[in-house]
Formats: sequence, structure tokens, C-alpha cells
Amino acid sequence: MPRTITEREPEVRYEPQRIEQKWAERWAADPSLYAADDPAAITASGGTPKPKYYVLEMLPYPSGALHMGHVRNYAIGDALARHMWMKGYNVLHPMGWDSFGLPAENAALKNNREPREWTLSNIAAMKRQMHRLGFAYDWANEVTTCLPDYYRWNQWFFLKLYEHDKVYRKKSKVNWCPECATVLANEQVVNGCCWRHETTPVEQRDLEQWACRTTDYSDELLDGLDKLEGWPEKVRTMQRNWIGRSKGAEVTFKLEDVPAGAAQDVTVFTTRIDTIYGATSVQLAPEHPVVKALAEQDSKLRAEVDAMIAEQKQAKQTGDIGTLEKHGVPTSAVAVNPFNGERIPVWVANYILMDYGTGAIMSVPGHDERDFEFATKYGIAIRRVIAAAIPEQDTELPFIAKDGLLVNSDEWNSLTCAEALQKMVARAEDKGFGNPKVTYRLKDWGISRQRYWGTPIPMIYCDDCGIVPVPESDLPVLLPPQVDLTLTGGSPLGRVPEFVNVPCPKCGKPGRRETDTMDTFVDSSWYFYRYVDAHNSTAPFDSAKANYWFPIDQYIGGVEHAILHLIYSRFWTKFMRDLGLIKNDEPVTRLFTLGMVLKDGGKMSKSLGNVVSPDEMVARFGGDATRAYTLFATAPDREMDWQDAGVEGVQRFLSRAYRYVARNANGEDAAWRAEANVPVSDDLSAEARALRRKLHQTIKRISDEFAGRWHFNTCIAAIMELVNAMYAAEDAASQSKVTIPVTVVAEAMRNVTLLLHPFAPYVAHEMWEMLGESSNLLKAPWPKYDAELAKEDEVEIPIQINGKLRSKILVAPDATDDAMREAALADQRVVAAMEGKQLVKAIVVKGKLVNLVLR
RNA sequence: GCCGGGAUGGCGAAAUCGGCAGACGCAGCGGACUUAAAAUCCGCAGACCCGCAAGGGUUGUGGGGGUUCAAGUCCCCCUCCCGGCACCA
Repeated sequence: MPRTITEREPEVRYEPQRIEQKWAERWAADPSLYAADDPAAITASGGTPKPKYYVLEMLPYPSGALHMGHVRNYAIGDALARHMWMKGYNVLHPMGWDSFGLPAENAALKNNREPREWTLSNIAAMKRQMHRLGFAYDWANEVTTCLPDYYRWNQWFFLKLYEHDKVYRKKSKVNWCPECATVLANEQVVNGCCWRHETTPVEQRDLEQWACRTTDYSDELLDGLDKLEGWPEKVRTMQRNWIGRSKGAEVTFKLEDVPAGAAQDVTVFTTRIDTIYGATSVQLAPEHPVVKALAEQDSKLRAEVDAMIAEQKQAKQTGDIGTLEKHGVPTSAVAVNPFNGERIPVWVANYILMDYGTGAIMSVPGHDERDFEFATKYGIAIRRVIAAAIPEQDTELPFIAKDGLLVNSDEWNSLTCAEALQKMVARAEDKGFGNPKVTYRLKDWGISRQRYWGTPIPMIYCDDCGIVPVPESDLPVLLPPQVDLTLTGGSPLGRVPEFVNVPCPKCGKPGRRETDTMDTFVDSSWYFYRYVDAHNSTAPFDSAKANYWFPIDQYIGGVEHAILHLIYSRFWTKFMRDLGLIKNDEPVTRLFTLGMVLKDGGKMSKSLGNVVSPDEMVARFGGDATRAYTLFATAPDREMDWQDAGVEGVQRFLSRAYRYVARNANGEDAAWRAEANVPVSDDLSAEARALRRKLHQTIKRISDEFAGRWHFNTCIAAIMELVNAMYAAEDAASQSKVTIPVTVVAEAMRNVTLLLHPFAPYVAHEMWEMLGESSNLLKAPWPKYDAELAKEDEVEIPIQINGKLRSKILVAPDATDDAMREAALADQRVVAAMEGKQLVKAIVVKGKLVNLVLR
């Protein structure tokens, strides 16, 4: 008869609220609990230093409350950090706040609150949530980007950038979001709309802006990606596309029949100079200066060009550029091909973009699909200049092959494309009508924002001296309080006379401060360096400390930062390296991008009303269950569909683990502890051995996951299985009247606690205490598995006949192939199945399976 | 259009190297305990068919083809979903 529950279940209840409260208080009382060892102290001590491990989760914007995506992100990072502490690493695991930005201004307008006050109170609230979830952060090195002790170093870096000509005034068309009333970087424009206001089309305005020379590092940013093997391929590809390097040539065509005042030639960019004998027209972007000059003399052309400009603008905003039907207008001008002197027509076409290359192309309809479409439509000549090396492989035009041979190209005929590319550029350069050219899609990073809640740009305009940097000794330039934030279009700081009007640092005459602030992506471009030395008041950080901790060993965050933040921060690292502040070329060795948290198959959003609040989950199921569920639902890199019932299931599991320990451990009793700590003897019942086997198999599984795939869902499943096995062993033992020694039970309980700790630290600490352990669980050694103990006595081997499962046999795990085959052939069902058939082949996979091929 | 990722029970998912598909959990069903409920514990469970049952058979990882003794996993073709890029010359 199964034993009754009442015998086994005294009134032990898992009360997460009580346990978590208790440990949260203890942890809060010890601020040094999660502090890393100081590298200087490590070197001084002379002992074998612990290896360092810098694990970082992307810092949140303090919107007021954590969302489930944060919880999932931090649960992953915290599990890893705790595991690495247990593995004996010197772990740096910091947290901070990306706390400048527009939402604070909006809140200020809406609720009449100071951005600073709103932001700081949000930070306090979110920090409470993080504490409640038991995340182990080194709060002593917290970074809050909106405070002067941080942003003064943004200003310091700005001065350094200026000094090294990496930041400059750029007059150009800029992206302007009317909703934000500010400029946006190219990276912040999504489908022609603002990244924060996805339905607000971005306008183009002529403005003078501060821009960072990110393009000085284009090649290094691109080529460096090859070495970032610890980054997801997806992110590397996205960055490659974003940088968009294209190697080609510029070729200048002389123009005829153009107005006297206009340029007398036009330069095109091409990646296929080898096809230039196939150029049968030149195509210009409608905004091209030559077109402008032509249109001035031709009102009909002007009307058509204006319509084309409007069409392109519209299509950019709707994201339809790329699918527009190609059309164009001929002009009166004629271009001369510098290679063969051929006179070809000049057209204006809607598929040519002014902001890429030179805004002009040579059109080769024989070997480019777009040009082909256009030429076909307007009856422009189409000429073959490339043929396949093997004539049978020629296809109809347009023929795009890059490994062909040149034809119809005078002296260049029968060269391969690759040879022609090289030689023809050389000729163009030699003759002065062309040159090799590398074009990038990446543009310099415009960092001025006409906003209040950001870092003031430390520059002063003086009528006599021009642009004058604020002297380093005058930093920080403080953000004034109580500023009128009404969205009128100008920089709010411009409305604060006490801020604007300052003497020129050079000549002392009245000057005006720069009133724009920095893009908030400046803040996040280097914040992780500040963590190593957050209180430094004489430098952004100590170089020795940064060189100890960097690069970041593991960075964890959402894929939505694959381009913006992760390109800017790579740029910043390279600039700091060139300044001599750091030695590393890249900030991050390994990057992990987590999947989104969905609800009912869709994104959680306020408008859909499907947002699950972490606070509510914590109140219902506890912090441990909430965070552990975010890991249990699926693998961390996959999208996860939230289900409240799943959290409840995890809570039940934690309860089971806790109650097992509560019933079986008596850590307060010295006699029990003495008995529990006796080494396990070899003389064990089958039940006890099975339990130990399961334990050691579980240790292996979980250790392997931490070292490899991070499929923490299967880790938690494995611990569930182990706990189930502990209950089952108890059950089996009670039925077969065998006892499982206290030492074996204690070993299982101790290890379950250690394994559980990275995922559910509160309950693990409570269990650790119940076991009478007084050491700090955070740094308790990660368990080692014993391969001998993990080995099965017997394994069940499936027997297939012609690939179909027909029977199973038990054999020793190291049984030889012969022994397995014999055992399989002796099996009753096999014997029956072989009746009247012939054994053609027997496939034996050692320790795995036997497949008998019968005919 | 191009580049990634994905599609497995009623649901979330597992299967790490080509070797028992569905571990673990949720929901469900049956049972124990209870005056009852909650909580807890034990058990069952892909689908279909045969059988009173024990058991047996067929089928099954988006669709179609292929390689193999053996395919969720490898190859070819296709559909749908998610993410990114896109007249980039």
C-alpha cells in the first residue's frame, strides 16, 4: 500500500514572501556582498589570482517599472553571474540607468514634474523591483547617466573628440521628427519614420549639427566583425549591411549641351567599371546639381523633376522606395564615355538616389536588371559586353555573371571581369578621368539634439573667436533646473538666459553657449567602462582597472540594439583606444541576444492590454518563481510566450524542493549534521545508488549547459527530475523496506541547493541554511560530477527490425557489439519476427541501439 | 527581392554528433487524503484502429521529393510566420 500523505507531510509550507523578505533584508545589510575584488589588491596579494569575469546586462531606461523583457534579461545574466561566482571567478556584475531621454520631458509636460525628479523616483522604484527579484548587482558601482558625475565625462569626451577632429559642425539635411521636435540620427529613422513615433514621418531640414566621425572607423568597424566570433552571426550581418561597404570606382563623363553656368562633367560611381563599354546612358538623381541647372532652363523638365523628388520623398516615408515603378525623363545633355568617346544620352531617373554614391550612374542595361528594365521601357540601346567563359552558359540579357570575359570592349576584349576591373581603373586614374573609390552606407553620427534632458554640449560661440570649447576645468556644464519644456522646436536650453549667456573663455567678451544636448546614445556608448571605477572624479575611469576588466566577457541584451548601441559603442571603444585610455579594440567578447517576451503570440503592449506586470507575478508566486519561469519557459535565445500558469508550475516545483529539505534536513542539530557529513559508503542499496546516479547525471547536464548552450529551460527541467527522483527514492525505499542513508539524502539535498542557486537564489539560500551550512552560498564551490557514479548499471536498448521499434533489451552500458547482437537475436519477439525471414544485416550502435535488417 | 530565425501533442516545449519523437511543465482525466474545498500525494495520457483486458497494429515533427539499415535532425523543391535590409549603382 502506498504510504499516506499525512505521515509524510507535516505542516511544512513554502512561503516565498516570508523567505524572500528575510534574505532581501540580509543581503541589503551587506553592500559588499556582490562587489568584485579590486584588481590592484589582487596583484598586491601575490597569490594565484582568480580569473576575471565581466558579465553585463544592457542597462534599462528608467521608465518607471520593469517589464518582463527586463526580468528575463536579468534572470539570464544573474544566473550566469552566480554560476561564475561559484566557479571561483572574480565577477563584475554591475547595473545602472540609461536615464537621459525624451520620456522624462514628456512626463514633465504631462504631469508637471521635473525630469530629474521623475527619473530619480523611477530609478528608486525599479531598483526596488530588482532587489525584490534577488538580482546580485554590485550597487556600489551603480551608474546613473543623468547625474553630473557621469555626464561631465560625456562632456570631457566631447572635448577630446573635438580636439582630435572626431566631432565637427556639419551643415546638411537632417532627419527631423516633428513629434520629438528634434533631430534624429540616420540609425533612429525606421521606414522613414521616427524610431519612437513609428507613424510620424521624418522631415528633412537644413541644419548645422554636431556630428561624430564614425566613418573614420568604417573599415575597422566592418573588418573587426570577422573577429567577433562570440557574437551572433545575425548581429554581425546586420552591422555589415548597415556599414554597407562597396568597392568600386568613380568615373567622370564630360558633358555636352549643358548650360554655361552648370558643371561641364558628371562623376558616376560604379562597382563594375569593366562593363563601361555597355553604358548606353547616364542616369542622374532628380536632386543632382546638374539636373538642377538643366531644369532652370526648361520649365517642363523642372516640373517633372520636382514631381520625381516629391515621389522619392513620399516613397521613403512609406518604405516603398525600392518597389517604385522605374521612370525617367530625357534631358538635352549628352555625356561622353571617356573610354571610347561614345556620346550617350543623359536622363533623370526616379531610381537614382542622391544620398548614395555620387547620385549619378552609368546605365549598363545589358548587365544590370534595373538598368535593363529602364532601357527596355524607353527604348534605350542594350549591349552585351560580358560573355560567359563557356559560351553555352550565356543566358539572355541582362546577364549578370561576374566571372565572364569582356566582349565588344575594344582592347579590353577577352580579359576576365576581375582583370578588367583592375586594369580599367588603373587606366582611368592614369588618364585622370577616374579613380578607385570605396563607398559606405554608414554616415557620420549626428549627435546634436534640440532637447533639454540630455548632456549639454560643452561649446561656446563667440563673435570674435568662433567656436570655443569649454575649458576642461570648467566641467561639468550643469543642466539648469526648472526649464520650460514646451515643444516649440527650438532647444529648450535656449530659453534660459543664465545658461546661454557666458563670457567667451578665450577673450572674455560675451558669448553664447551651445544649447543643444547630446544624443542619449552617447551615454550608452561607454557606460560600461564607468562601472569599473564609478566614483572616479579625476578621469572617466582608471585605465589600469579598465584594462583588467575589459573586454566584457559576456554582454546580454535585446537584438533591437544590434545596430545603434552596438555600433556606437564599438566606435567609442576604438576612439578611447586611440586616445590611449584602453588597450582593447572591441568592448565585448561575447554577445548574447535574448528572444522577446510575447503574450498570446503577440508583443506585450499597453495598447493591446496584454502586459504582464512583474510586480503582480512576484506578489502571487514570489521572485524566485517569476525569474525562474522566464528561464524555464523556453531557451533564452528564443521568443517566449508568457503563461501565468507556467509560473505557478515553477512555484510548485520550488515548493517541492523546499519541503523535501525542510522535512529531511535538521541543520540545527549537530548530531544530524555529523551524520549527514559522513562520507558516503560504497555499500548502498540499489535505490540509494540510483539516486546518486541521477544526482551526478544532473550535475553534468547543468554544468554542460552553463559551459555551452545556456538552455536553462532544460537545466530547470533536470532539477525537477532530480527532485522527483528524490521523492521517488524515498517512496521506493519505504516500500521495499530499505533505508537510504542520511549521507546520501544530505548529499542530494546539498547539491540540489547548489544547482538551484543560480535560478532561484532566495529559496536556495533558505535551503542552504536549513542544511546547517553557514558558508556563503554565493561562493560555495560549484559541484563536480563523478563520471563513475553517473554511469548506468544497465541501459535499455531499443531493438529495431527494418528500422521500426520492435522490442527492448537490457544490457550493460559497455556491452560489446557482439554481446548486444546476441542479446537482440535471443529476444523472444525478435525470434518471432524472424520466422521465415533472413537476417541480411545487423547494425549495432554501442550503448544505443540494435537494428536488424530482415528480408 | 535579398539575408537571418522559426513551424514538433489541447498548450509552453525537449530531443547537444543521423539512432527509442514528445523529457520537464501547464491544462485534462482517474485515484488517495478531506464532512467539503484548497493544498498535497500517487497514477494515466500524441492520434487512429483491433481487443473485455493484458496487449497488439497503423500512423505521426508545416507540405512534396530524395539520401540512409535508420531522418524532427542531412540534401533538393514548396507554403506560411517572425526579425532585419532593400532601386546601394
